[in-house]
Amino acid sequence: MLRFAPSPTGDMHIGNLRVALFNHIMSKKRNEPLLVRIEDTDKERNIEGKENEILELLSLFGIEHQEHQLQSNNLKFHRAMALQLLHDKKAFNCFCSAQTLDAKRDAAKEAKIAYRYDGTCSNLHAEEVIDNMAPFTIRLKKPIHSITVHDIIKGESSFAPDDIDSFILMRTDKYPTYNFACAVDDMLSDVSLIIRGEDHFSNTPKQIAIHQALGYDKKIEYAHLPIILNNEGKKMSKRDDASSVKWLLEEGYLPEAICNYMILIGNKTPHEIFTVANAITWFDLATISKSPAHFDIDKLKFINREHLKMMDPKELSRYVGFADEEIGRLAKVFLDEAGTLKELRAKISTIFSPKEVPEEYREGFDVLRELTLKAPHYDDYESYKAYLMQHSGLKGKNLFKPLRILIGGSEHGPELSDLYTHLKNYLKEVVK
RNA sequence: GGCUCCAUCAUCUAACGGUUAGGAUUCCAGGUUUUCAUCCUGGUCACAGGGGUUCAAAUCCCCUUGGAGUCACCA
Repeated sequence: MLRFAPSPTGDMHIGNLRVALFNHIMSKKRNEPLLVRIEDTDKERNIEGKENEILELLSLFGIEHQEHQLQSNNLKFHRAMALQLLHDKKAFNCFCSAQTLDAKRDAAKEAKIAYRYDGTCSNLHAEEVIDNMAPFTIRLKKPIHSITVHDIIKGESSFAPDDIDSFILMRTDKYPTYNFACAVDDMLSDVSLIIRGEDHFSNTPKQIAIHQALGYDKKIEYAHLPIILNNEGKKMSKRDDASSVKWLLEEGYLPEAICNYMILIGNKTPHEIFTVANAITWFDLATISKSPAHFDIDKLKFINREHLKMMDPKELSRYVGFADEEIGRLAKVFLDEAGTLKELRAKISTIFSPKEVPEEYREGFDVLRELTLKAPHYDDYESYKAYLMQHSGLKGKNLFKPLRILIGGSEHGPELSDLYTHLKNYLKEVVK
């Protein structure tokens, strides 16, 4: 079982999408089911509707899952496991208040030393516990030995007990912390491979410590994906437009192209342009680079253009608001100067919109327009051109410039013959 | 600051001890084009620094420097 575990607290981030995509690919490669677990334990931060948004995006990107869970539904298991750990003396009740803890943390920071839980409540007598009516958290006793994480991408890393520390499992409100809920759920779902972002790397020894304390010794494989950096070399955040999957989609990047780029970046692939289905055949987690990768929108655009070129004309025409493959072909002609659906839509739209004509071409434009309105249907551009030349007396620049504006909407653009070929059935509409 | 990880062109990467350090994107120039772009051709640009090991180091080891992630009763 593999799992993708997003929290419904914000817009889908490009890094999340990448994690989901890699899980999907590995699930296919290993022929193991994929679980989508919505991590909704933070009731304050949950946003209504985000869960469905995530699910819709996954399906838009062709990421299939076989199982679905709401983490909050597993609360009874979290509580039972916490009780078990308490009973086994692997965990203890901690009565330290948040204020006390904060003060100690600040003091440590002031003294420039690493903050560690000082063990105040780790060896309380039973009477001290039962007599204490203050709210409490439950903490895991820090492990005795170091914990080594074996990561498919990063290799082996070892963490000392002090760095793992006696961390909190259950909050005063009786709800589990992220690490605890996650560790318990992964165990209960019999997860075999965890693929997630590198920002979870330092949580891994903690989750392993929980598994060890619970006596769970099934081997789980880990793969932590390097962070995606923005232009400044910092982790991509909400501030970066391109970090939002929704934004990329609105800008006119194709899901196929985004997937292609997500697999390409920070990786060695046999080809540069490919589909997810194709990637499943050669994809290998072990080839992924250990260092963070910079997001390069130019490269994405290049890839997007390549996917647009490969797209079925009929499908492309739907994307730009038509249902005629001839318009799809027309759009492909504009691919030379446009790289996204948004740009393509703008190009097509100017063709069908009222034209802005510079004064110097106004006269020629009007003449050509009138002639086109009265013209019989010509199947090829050469005949149409000959007709215009004969009846207008225009030639050279004085013919081509206004003509280009008339049927292309712009002084610059693709070959007029290409334009005409795909537009001839729409000519009267275009010039009206 | 502690912990963990990383280090080849501006960016993504190739090289797995012996190459004029290769490719792609970007950028620039020329050609093509009635036009801009595409396209074609060409060009600029990299082994972070210093020590070792070795006949031989981008590649192995160490140090320095630089970068990233993370250090919550968030996930």
